[in-house]
Amino acid sequence: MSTPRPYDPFARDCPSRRLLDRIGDRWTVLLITTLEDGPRRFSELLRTVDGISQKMLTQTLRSLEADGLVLRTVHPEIPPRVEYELTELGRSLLEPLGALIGWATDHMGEVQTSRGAVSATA
Amino acid sequence: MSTPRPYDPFARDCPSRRLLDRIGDRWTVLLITTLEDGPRRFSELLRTVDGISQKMLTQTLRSLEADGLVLRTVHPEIPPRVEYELTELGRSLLEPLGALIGWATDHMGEVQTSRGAVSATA
DNA sequence: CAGGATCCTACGGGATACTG
DNA sequence: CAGTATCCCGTAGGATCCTG
Repeated sequence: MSTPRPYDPFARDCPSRRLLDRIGDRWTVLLITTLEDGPRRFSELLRTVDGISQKMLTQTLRSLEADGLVLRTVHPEIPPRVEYELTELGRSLLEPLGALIGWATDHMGEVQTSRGAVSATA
Repeated sequence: MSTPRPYDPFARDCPSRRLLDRIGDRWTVLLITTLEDGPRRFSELLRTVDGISQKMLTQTLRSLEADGLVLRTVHPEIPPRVEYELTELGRSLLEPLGALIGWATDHMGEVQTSRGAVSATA
């Protein structure tokens, strides 16, 4: 009412909300940064990303593929080989993501300190 | 084993993982950006952030406070007035977050197109 | 090797009622 | 007004088994 902006950044369907809902899951961001250095195979990703399950890897990759962020290439061989790599669009996301990760690296120590400080203030 | 890096960005306890786990919930990022323009009252936030429940607002604010990202100020009046504002640390997070939101604004259209294109390719 | 199909649990998160 | 306390449900996501 007092904030009748032409474009409401807090509305449920704004681009940032939709992006946040996408990268809200534990694995999307992690997978994208893992693919930063080039194509990776399925099993490779499964081993590299600490803690991801086979189900979630498949699911997240499919989702990223549908979003146009990741390209899936099937090599018709036996045994099958499937490679995943970032698309141009996917790579463009690396920059803002890098900024965020950079912040984390620089400041998560302070956050950690703050959590302890609450009870240690006295 | 084959990846004995001195600092593993994919390990579960690295700073970026911890940050991602924190902003993984639906409301943290939204609240921080909402507080960008200055102090806000509890009820104000409840009305401004589209879809947040009272429970999650309280919970998220408490969490942000513990992390040292948000400062909570209680004004001893009747009726009570409580204001929340970003700390210096919290404000420093606005930049990388802004980059991410900027990306979303610029590219979420392409993502949307991609999702539809999958079935429309033929 | 890549991944589909199932089962099952933890917990994020909403709705509601109550309090200082 | 600014919370706290409960109840309850959907679903993210892990574990496991099976297939081309």
